[in-house]
Amino acid sequence: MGVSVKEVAQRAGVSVGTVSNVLNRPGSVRAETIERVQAAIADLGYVPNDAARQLRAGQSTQIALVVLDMGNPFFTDVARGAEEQAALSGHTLLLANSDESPDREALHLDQFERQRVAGVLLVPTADAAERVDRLRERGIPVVLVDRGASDRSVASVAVDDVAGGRMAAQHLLDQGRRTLVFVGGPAMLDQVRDRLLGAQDAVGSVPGASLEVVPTSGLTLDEGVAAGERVRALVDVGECDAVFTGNDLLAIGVQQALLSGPQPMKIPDDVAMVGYDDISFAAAAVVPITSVRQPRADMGSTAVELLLKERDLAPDAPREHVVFQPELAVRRSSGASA
Amino acid sequence: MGVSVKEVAQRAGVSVGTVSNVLNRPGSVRAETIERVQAAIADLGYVPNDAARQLRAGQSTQIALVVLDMGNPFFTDVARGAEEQAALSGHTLLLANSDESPDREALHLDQFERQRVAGVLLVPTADAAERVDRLRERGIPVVLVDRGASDRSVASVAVDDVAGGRMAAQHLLDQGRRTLVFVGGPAMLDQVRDRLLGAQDAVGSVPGASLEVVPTSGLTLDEGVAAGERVRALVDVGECDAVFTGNDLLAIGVQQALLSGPQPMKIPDDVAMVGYDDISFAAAAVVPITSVRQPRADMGSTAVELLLKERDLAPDAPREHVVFQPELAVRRSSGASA
DNA sequence: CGCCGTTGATGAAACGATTCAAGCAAGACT
DNA sequence: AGTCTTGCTTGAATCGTTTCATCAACGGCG
Repeated sequence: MGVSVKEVAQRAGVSVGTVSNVLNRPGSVRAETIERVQAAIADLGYVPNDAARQLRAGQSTQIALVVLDMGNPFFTDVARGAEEQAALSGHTLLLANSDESPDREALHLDQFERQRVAGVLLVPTADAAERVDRLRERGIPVVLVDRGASDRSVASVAVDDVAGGRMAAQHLLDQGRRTLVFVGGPAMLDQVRDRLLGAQDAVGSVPGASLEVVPTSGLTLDEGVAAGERVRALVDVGECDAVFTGNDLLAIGVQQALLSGPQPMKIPDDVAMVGYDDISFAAAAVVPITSVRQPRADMGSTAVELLLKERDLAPDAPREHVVFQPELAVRRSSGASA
Repeated sequence: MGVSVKEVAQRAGVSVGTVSNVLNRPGSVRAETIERVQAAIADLGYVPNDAARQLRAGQSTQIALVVLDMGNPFFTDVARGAEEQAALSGHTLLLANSDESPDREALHLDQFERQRVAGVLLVPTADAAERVDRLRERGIPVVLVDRGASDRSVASVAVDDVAGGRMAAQHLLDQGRRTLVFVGGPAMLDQVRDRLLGAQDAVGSVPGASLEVVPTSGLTLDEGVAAGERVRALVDVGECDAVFTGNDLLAIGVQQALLSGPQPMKIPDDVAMVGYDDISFAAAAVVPITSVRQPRADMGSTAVELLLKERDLAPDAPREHVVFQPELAVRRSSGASA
């Protein structure tokens, strides 16, 4: 049904090998022949069949990226960075969404294994270690993104969340705040834990400062609104003058809860805020939110770079672990003098 | 390097044909043989090679979805619906992002053509008609999503945006508002045009009601904030008591502009608002935003259904065009009692 | 006993590209 | 003139799977 090299070759009066050469090694073909072949290709509307090419090559040119939540701007930005970097080396990005479900993650990884992808960038769910090992045994390189860097045998790209948490809390302390509240959860998430750890570290080194935790069951807008009500109560009784949230979605939710109702709070006067991720919604909030920024696109592109390096690395060679340092985007919500 | 059927066959003491039968037609293989083959597969860790399977089959089992903006929750929800539906028939969803660029779109479509995907769901950029025809000539079915339904020869899934616009404006008129403002743009977008058309229709049939347009150059948060300033000016001089925006990102931006500054407006008292898309951020805004809801996931799954039907349809047979009716999610911003 | 139908297994052909050893023609060199 | 290069081109082998015509074995039946 489809047009194949054979027909192109026939039409151009050359052999199939020559057609292939025109496509892949034009340097070794006479100019006049190239033209003739190109003409035949155009006439017949020939489109190479990737499956055949891939079968022969033993590997596809696709790089897979599995994220936890496609709706989160953080991941879409990582994907953007990865896609651009992949394109530079002629690779294509395959995007998949695990929705935080290990089952869906496994489904996708199996699929990628069958497809013989060139590599997998994985933002792993709770325990993906087993599956990762399997992929690597099969010769498919893996780079962990944003999480699970605890396994030193797998290359990874991450952000120093402890530093980020410390940075956020320190900033609030610098503004003279002393009764801090951390909003976030679930505690099993590495990110949440690390950010909280960093914040506790900063608070611990300032006498008289305290840090209370308002746990949430997820990093979503709705959870933020719910948590906001509890924060409001704490502020009312003088037990909170600053909030640090596990991510920006939570921060936006908290802010909306604080600004709503009959007695809206004053931000940052009554309570200062710092979020995490620096998504565009944070900057455009009613009171623009100070946030810890992660180099999202850089993470994506670096992950791809590591992946490509991985290919000519001995299986037991040490892996690279790139850790980016976050930075603080200061805005009105934290009450810092510009 | 990889384990192939041949090795599995050898290990199990059967022929390659039998291994294939175990995998694809277990009914025609003796139970004992199946067991033996399964054991060999497990022992060797055999994973089928999709490229080979695909080469033989002449077509992949992947369905591609090209969206305009991965960051927009609207599209990610469509993708989610499509993915689920695709999985039901053993297909896999391939997600691509054109970022509104015809070039990127073309790049992706070319790639899909080489991959011989089972079909393409396309949210087309300005003019993709040519490319769509090409794909269909090559035997790759296409379903247009959310746009471009004007070409009746291609199956499509869309929402009645005119009805949506009318619905939004009518709702504001029902609340007694008379000086409406439409915020949105660019006018070349079908969606924007249709929503405005519907609003004009509703306003036109109420004597004494007016509709002014505040154009924007995109449907983004930032554009919304900018437009919000202009809306504020109109409200101040009594030329606006209600706003209808082209989508929710704009609505959120407008609301933030109106609520910020030294003299925050009262919503809905000073000015009522209705948005479009009903993204989760709309419900969680400081003043929850009334919005026109589109059945996003349904659009995705229906698009896949149409695509699969497409395969056994004559090239010149009439195509299906599913048009969903939007509905209004009423919240505080529009000042409706309820 | 010979024939037949059924059940299960076989193995070669085909899918469409790439690769590579080998061939060929035309100059260049001795 | 004969030998070597150089520059193109060839065509068969190969990748891993599925398909399908063919075959072997076996039990039932006349």
